[in-house]
Amino acid sequence: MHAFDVLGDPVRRRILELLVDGEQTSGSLTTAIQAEFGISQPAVSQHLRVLRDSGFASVRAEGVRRIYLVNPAPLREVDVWLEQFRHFWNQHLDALATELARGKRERRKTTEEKRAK
Amino acid sequence: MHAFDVLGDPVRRRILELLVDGEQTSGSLTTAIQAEFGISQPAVSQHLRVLRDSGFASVRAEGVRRIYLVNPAPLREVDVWLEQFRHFWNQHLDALATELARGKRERRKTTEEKRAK
DNA sequence: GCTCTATATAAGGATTGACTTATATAAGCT
DNA sequence: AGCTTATATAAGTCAATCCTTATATAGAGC
Repeated sequence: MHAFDVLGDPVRRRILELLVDGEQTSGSLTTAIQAEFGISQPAVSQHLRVLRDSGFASVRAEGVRRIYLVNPAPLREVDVWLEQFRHFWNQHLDALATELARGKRERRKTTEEKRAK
Repeated sequence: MHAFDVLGDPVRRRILELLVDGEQTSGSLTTAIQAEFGISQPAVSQHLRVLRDSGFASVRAEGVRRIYLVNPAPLREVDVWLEQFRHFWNQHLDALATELARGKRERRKTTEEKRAK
């Protein structure tokens, strides 16, 4: 399953958001998701499985509890894919950057001219 | 359709990638996608519709041609959503930043102590 | 006006995905 | 050992998604 397919589901996105604040047990995630989405425990468990299988989350056992945490690698991949589009909304900044660079060159040139006089 | 659902499809992602280099007609996009994915013209047209409807692409008519271009707004939304996770892979940089700040404070303190002697 | 080309829409079928209920597994407690 | 709690898996259903073929729309050129 591709990273974007995993993120295509609102429940899975929400689980990841919940995990931003730190690791959580399957149980507490399930409680939160059930409250928000009204789905069953197995439904949540299946989403957790997808997150595990796709590498978005890691698990650790502690007694009978399963403790989930974010695994950032696939999210980073998504971030990398977005990179190619970022200039669309960084245009101003890009322009500003080149403008500043040009300005610096200009100023340097002017200074040199003054010195030459 | 949520932004992530739109990006869940590999054909649609590819179309957006093709549009990064600038606007293109429906026809040239169709040719490229057909070569890569082996799907029919209507299939590509339907993906273009999804991209239009979800705001990822805009269209302009030029005679019988339809010229598509990227509309960055929804991609930016995705970027914003990712923001909350970015500290996971910027940890080093974050740490470096705070470390540098701490170092600066330390150095200033040391300098003051030296001066006091 | 007819025909060709570029593109979109309609209708239908197959696959996939996200639920449900029922059940399995295994740790903890008495 | 038996019961309870935490979590996962199994099996089945329903709806959504993506494709196909067939067809509609409309500009261009003869």
